[in-house]
Amino acid sequence: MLNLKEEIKHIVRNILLDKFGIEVNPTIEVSPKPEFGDFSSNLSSLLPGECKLSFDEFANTILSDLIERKEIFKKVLRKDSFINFFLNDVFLFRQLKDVIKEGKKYGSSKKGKGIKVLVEFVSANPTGPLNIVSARAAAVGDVLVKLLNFSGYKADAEYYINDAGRQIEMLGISAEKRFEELHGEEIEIPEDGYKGDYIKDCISKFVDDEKVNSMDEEARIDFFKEYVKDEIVRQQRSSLERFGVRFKKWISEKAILEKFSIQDVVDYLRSRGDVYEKDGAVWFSTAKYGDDKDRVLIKQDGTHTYVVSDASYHKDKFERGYKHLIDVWGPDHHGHVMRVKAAVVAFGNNPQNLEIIIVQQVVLVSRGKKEKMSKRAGRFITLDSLLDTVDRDAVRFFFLMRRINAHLDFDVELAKTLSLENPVYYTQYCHARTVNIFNFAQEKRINLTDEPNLSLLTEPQEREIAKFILLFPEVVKLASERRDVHRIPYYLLELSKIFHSYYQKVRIVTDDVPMTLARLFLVKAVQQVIKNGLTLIGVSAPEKM
RNA sequence: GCGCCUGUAGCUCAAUGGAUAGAGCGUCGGACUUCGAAUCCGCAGGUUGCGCGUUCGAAUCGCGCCAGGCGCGCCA
Repeated sequence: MLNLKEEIKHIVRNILLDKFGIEVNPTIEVSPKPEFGDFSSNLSSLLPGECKLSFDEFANTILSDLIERKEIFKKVLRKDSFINFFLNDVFLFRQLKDVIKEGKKYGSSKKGKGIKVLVEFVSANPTGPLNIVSARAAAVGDVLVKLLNFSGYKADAEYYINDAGRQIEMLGISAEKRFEELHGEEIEIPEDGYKGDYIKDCISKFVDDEKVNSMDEEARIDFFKEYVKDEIVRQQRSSLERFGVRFKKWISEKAILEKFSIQDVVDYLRSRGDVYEKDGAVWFSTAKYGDDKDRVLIKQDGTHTYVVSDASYHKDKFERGYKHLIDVWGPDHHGHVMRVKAAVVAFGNNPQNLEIIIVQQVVLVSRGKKEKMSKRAGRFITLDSLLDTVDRDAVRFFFLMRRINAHLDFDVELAKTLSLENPVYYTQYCHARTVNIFNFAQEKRINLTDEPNLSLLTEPQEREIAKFILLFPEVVKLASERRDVHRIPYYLLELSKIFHSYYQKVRIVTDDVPMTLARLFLVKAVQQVIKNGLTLIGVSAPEKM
């Protein structure tokens, strides 16, 4: 039994099936208050429409059966339209042994049945350093992968490099301008060029390079766009690794375009009747798949649009055996959802297997004023500079605490205080504290045993902690199913809170050895769950702070 | 104008359609001769943007407003 709520649900469902021959999916929830027991269920949600019994008779029938389950329930009461379940203490504490036995697997499940999932995230254009918007996406994507794997899926992280198209061309031109500038010329970077200083730093080593200097301008642009792009990708990768985010694969748009010829893609779509020509361009009828208008595949000038690469890329993902795709995008791309789905359908895949998660934006706030970040203008906070001032664990925790679709105001001043006031330390301290307790116990020559007398744990807080520990699998389940990464940090903070409070009130290591052993066992379980939770969100669990 | 997201305590944010909407920070007041005070205990703080509806029950679902953000390119 690893998920209490699921277990109670199972019991209630079986009773309903036995007594009334009906299938229902009971809603079981954690009771909001102690007097309502540990869990509760609403009778109205159980009562089937066709049931002939009165509400009271129905309730009493269920209750009488539940009360029989004394090995699990201490009490089962009805209060208005709620059933309140009070768990048997012996049963409750005994579950802790399974927690310890499961160890770092506690909270995991096999729900995903090994289904292959691809999570693509960040995928920022290789035209500049990663900013804090990407940092948020990186934290979220990374944790989604971890959550899915913990839940029995086989999830991989992937980064798509947009290394084809006009933006790279502009990058080359911007670099060339900087090159001229380094030679003392007056320059002006084009309106849609990249103005950040990072480009200058990147190419400064070529100022006296004979080969580069002997090239004509066009050749130099070609050289720089490749060189700078590769250099930026390298920097992005190292920033992400510094942030603790690793990708299974960095896949290049150019490679995708080589694998699937543009002509083949267009021809295939044409054969389905999804392509037409208008105004000298080739169009894809995405509107008939739900897009608000059709999209251009091949422009008047004969070059392709990103719609072609996006279509090919998603086709490729499915062809590599992934059954479910998750794309993590910024809000500025939400308008692309339907066109990519259209492509997925056109290539014979189920659009439901493409899930697009929009991580809401990070708005820069400076002295109370909102400021739009712009990579072209060179106005943004980079991930690297953030990591220079704030501990990586604190950054991750900060971004993960928010609901994915909540907007986030990022105050420049906040970054400085983040390292001091971040709630992550509250949880990490809780972990360090448990470690310290074991160190102290060891000095007193008391070591954890497998079979402590857990019936000695009679403090209300001990019961509260045990129960909360047992909720962890359900929290993981919700976080992973609903892509609610923030549930993990919130859970950890709550567990830390009740543990800190308990620690303050109750002394763990005393001369009473049996009691000490029982309490150490509880502490061990707390430590394990905190560690598992922190690991899930990619935050360290320090033994000392 | 159309589409997506958001609106909850002074601030930053939680809340599986359920019971009296909760935390943290901040303010104020307390607690270390005992396992680490990066901790704990207490006080105060609300018409969940507004209205109507669905429901036994709405912060949550639907519709209409209001406010903010982001999109609406033969750029990505």
